[in-house]
Amino acid sequence: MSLKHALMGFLNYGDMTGYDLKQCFDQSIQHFWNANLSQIYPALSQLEEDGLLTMKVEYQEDRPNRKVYKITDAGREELKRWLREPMDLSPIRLAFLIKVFFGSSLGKEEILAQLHDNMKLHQERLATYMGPVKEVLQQNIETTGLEREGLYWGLTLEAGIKTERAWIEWLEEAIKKIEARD
Amino acid sequence: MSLKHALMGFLNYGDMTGYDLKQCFDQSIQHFWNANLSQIYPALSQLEEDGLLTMKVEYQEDRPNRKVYKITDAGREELKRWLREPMDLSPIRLAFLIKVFFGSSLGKEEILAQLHDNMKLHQERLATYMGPVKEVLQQNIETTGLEREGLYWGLTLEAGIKTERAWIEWLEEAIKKIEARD
DNA sequence: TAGGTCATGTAATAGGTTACATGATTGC
DNA sequence: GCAATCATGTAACCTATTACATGACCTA
Repeated sequence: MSLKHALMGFLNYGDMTGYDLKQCFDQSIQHFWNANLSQIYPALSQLEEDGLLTMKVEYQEDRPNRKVYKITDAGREELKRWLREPMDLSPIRLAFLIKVFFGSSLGKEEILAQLHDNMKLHQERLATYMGPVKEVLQQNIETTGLEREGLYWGLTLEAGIKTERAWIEWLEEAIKKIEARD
Repeated sequence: MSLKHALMGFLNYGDMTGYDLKQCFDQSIQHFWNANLSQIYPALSQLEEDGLLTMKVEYQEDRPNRKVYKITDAGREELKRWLREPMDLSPIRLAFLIKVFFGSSLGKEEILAQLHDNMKLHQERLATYMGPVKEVLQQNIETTGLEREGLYWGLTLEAGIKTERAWIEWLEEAIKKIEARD
């Protein structure tokens, strides 16, 4: 499961709680992966059972106790094994393209409205990638001093930017074609 | 559920069995959506229960009986309602980018190997889109004579081609950056 | 004779989302 | 007074994948 390896990846940077890890997800990889706390907590328990993590409870008075997880040598080995392992392409499942495929069931203007809506969403996403997401990334590099790591973090953001631009280009062309031919 | 609406979309072209629909999926939309027979059959039963489809059994002697489904007026209405309905962007979940993000846990050459592997897969996928997938699409337009529909079918393929090209470009740039900076 | 096509399904498993549950502190 | 932050989880539900089950006919 990729989720477990992502958790180990972050714990390889330092010890953390499930709550902290959720914030890592939201800050660093939300542009290509998301996870809920209700998924993270059981995943951490299982990783501990499997000996890939250890856990220590930090007692707190005015706040709930923290369960701080640490990656083990076995965990580091498993992470590396997974990173090296060959991998298939992720299956594609784009409900929006179902709408486009059956677009002819609707009138021209109605389909164009859908494409314009979708364009707006992609433009907004692109804007957050090039704005706040990029800024948070660069701040993370500065505060942690992890420059080598930062190269790879940046590559994932560039992938997001490149694919968003491709979607916007496709939408522009699709709108023109429909206006001309339908 | 998108699956149900895709099934209704195809049944809007003509009456079919679950088995036929699976072939429609594989022939026409496999570049952005996939479905198993074990998903299709229960989905069809439910759509029938909901009054969006009707079913007639065609008895056959030497082959298993066929359950032929037909879309109802209510089904057509529901399809159009869904097509018009505003829609969020699909969540992105790219396990490969988790590997890139934590790439620094590996040596430079090992990450480069992953990127080259991934490049090969994307190039192969692009080749099938521009070759057999495009040919099947054009043949479908010719044999059915559905030219207006064909415009929209083609747009979905162009989306696939555009995004595959974006991935390949990104991989080329990523490989260069890693070779230069890591 | 082994695998592919036609044709239907069920059951088990995995992965993810949403809702529910608790409870103190801090800021608007 | 109300929402957000910190911090943990469980349970129900939805969707998709994989394995299992049947069975005849046709082709290599």
